[in-house]
Formats: sequence, structure tokens, C-alpha cells
Amino acid sequence: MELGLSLGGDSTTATASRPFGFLAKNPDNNNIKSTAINRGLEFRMALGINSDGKRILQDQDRDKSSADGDDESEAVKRSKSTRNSHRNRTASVDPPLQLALSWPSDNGSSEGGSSGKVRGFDVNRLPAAAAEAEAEDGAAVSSSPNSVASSFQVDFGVFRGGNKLDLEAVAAGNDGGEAERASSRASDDDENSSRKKLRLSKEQSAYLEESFKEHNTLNPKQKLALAKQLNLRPRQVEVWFQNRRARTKLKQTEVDCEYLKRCCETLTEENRRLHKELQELRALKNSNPFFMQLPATTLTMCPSCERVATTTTTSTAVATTTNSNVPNSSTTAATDSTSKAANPFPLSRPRFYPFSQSQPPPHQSAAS
DNA sequence: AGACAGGCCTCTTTTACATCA
DNA sequence: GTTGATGTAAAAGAGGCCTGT
Repeated sequence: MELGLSLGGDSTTATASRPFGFLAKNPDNNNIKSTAINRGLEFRMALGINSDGKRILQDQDRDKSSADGDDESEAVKRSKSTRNSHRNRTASVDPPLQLALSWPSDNGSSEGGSSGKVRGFDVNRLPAAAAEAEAEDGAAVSSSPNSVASSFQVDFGVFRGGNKLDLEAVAAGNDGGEAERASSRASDDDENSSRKKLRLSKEQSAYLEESFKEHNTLNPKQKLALAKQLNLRPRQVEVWFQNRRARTKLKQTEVDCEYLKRCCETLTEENRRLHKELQELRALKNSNPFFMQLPATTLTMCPSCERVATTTTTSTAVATTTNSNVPNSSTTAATDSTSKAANPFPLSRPRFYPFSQSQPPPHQSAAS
């Protein structure tokens, strides 16, 4: 059973006229990006010292070494720990949420407008993590203004840079208040730095959806390219595709289930109808002895037209056909006329010749 | 043949967000 | 308008299976 299913394609998120219009090059935004990045780097250094004067953000080696240390404990668990620890390592980096939350709040221009981007990128995209991911996966997670020139990328650069002053230029269209919500989450993250889940932005989701439409699985090259394009970790792209496939499968299962349910209902109704018809024929047989002289019949189904052909085994056979999908009205009409029992040759009634009188179907002649 | 890595699937957990009282 | 409870979608973790090397 093969059912078509259209998933995704959210008209609100996908750019209908230009599917990848948001990736269009925008020199102005590039300027913004480079500026933001520079400022963001500076900002990042400032945030590298926590209240205790300890270094929070250092170089990649620190992050990597600490993450590897976590891996050591997990490596005892099972033989596949290397792979999972690799997965965990990318996610175990200190979440950069504090960066976004420490933005100066006196700039009211982008207080609410940056929320979507903040949600999508800053929360998870620690620069150190980006560098780590780059080192691990060989994917250049673009922090360079020249790496990928697009407004889409520019947004990432701006928000990853963490400079709120530039948000207004690129954050139009985002709903407000999320920066504050993120701010409210910041204190929690300080205590329990468990995994921090990001919400992909609409643009990222739309882009991933477009990619998914083209191919629902990714080879490593495509994964890296997508990750680079969207400024995500390859693992995130991989997980997204996994979840997307799962969602598709779930939807397909629901559709299949619904289809089978309808099939079951149809067959039940058909079965009920046939039972009723059988009873009527039996009644007719009892009331009309002439019926008893009819030869035995064999039901066969034409594979091409799926019509049921009733053929007899004697030379006096009268081939009868009926479509399994014929509405009950025809059957009812036939049986109603049958119930009159006035015709001594009931098989000659139209019901038994649903095909053209002059040209019986091929299977009829073949069956006889 | 066995070890290993990598990918995918499935189930589960966790998180973010929306809705409602 | 605010707040807490609740439901839902989605990201991510974990483990198993399969395949290729």
C-alpha cells in the first residue's frame, strides 16, 4: 500500500516565491555581521570571567578536555561509548545562554525583536563550541564574515556575536519578549547546566524542510554542508533529520491506519451485504424449486477490472458478474425483483449482466 | 570471524512554548 | 495583566541493529 503524504511545506515558514530567499546575499547585513562579530568577540572575553573570577570561556582545548573527561566516565558504560560520548561532547559544552542574557538592557530597540534569533542560536551556539565542532567535524562553522555571505548567515553572526546593538537591523519579524524569557532562564542555567535545547528558527526549519524534501537522509558531506549553511552542529542536523523521519513515519502510520480502518469498514459493509444477499437467495431457492436445478457456480475475480465473475460448470452456465463496489441499490433492486419470483429465469435479469450486453468482458469468455 | 565505526531507528527524556483557568 | 498548571511539539539522549571496513 502506497499512500502519498505531504508533510512540511509550511506556507508560513517556507518562502514560497523564493525558497531560499532568506539566503540571499546582503552586503549591508554582511557589514552588520562583521561588526557584530568583532564586538561579540570582545563581549565574549568580558564574559569569560564569572562572578568568582574563574574562567568560564577559555579556548577550545579547555572545553574539549573537560568534555573528554566526561567521556571517560561514560566510556565505562558500554563499548559504544566513544560514539555517544562524541555525541555528548558537542552538547555538553557550557551553554552560551549567559552571553545573550548579559546583553545590556538599556537598548530598547531590539528588546523584543531579537527573540527568535536568540532562541535559535545564542542559546546553544557557544563560540568555543563552534570552534570545537569545526575542529571535530571539519565543518567550518562560519564565524568569518567571508565564510558564507547571506543575510541568513548574517543573522547568525550577529546573534552569536551577542551584540544587541545590531539586532534591530536583522531581527525584524521576530516576536517579542523572548529575550526576557531567555533572561529568566539564565539563572537556572547557572545552577544546573544540563542539556540546553535550542529551538530552531523558522528559517533554519524551512531550510531543513527544503532539504528534507529533496532527500530525507543525509550523507556526511550533505550534513556538513547543511550544518555549515545553517550554522548548526552537524549533530544537530543529523538529529533533526532523524526526528523528521520519525515524524514522517508517524504521520504515514496514522494515514495508513486511517486507510485500513476505512478498508475494514468497507469490507464489513460488503460482507454484511453479501450475507444478506445470500440469505435472500436461499429464501428464493426454497420458495422457487426451479432455482435448485441451477448448476453450481464458481466465483472468480477478474484481476484487471476486479469484477467478480460467477461462472457455471455446465454447458447451460450463465455467467454472472457483479462489481464488488457496486452500490447496494443495484443489488437491492435485483433482489427485490428476485423476491417477486415471477420470472422463471432469474439469471437473465439485468443484474447478472452488468457488462455490455453485446460485448461481454474478456474474463467471462475466458472463464467459460 | 571478530572488532570497530558510523548511520539509522526507536523509545524516552527534557525543554520551550502555548493555552487556559 | 499576571501566574501557575497542563498539554504539546520538538530537540536531544540512549541503546539496539545493521552494514561496511
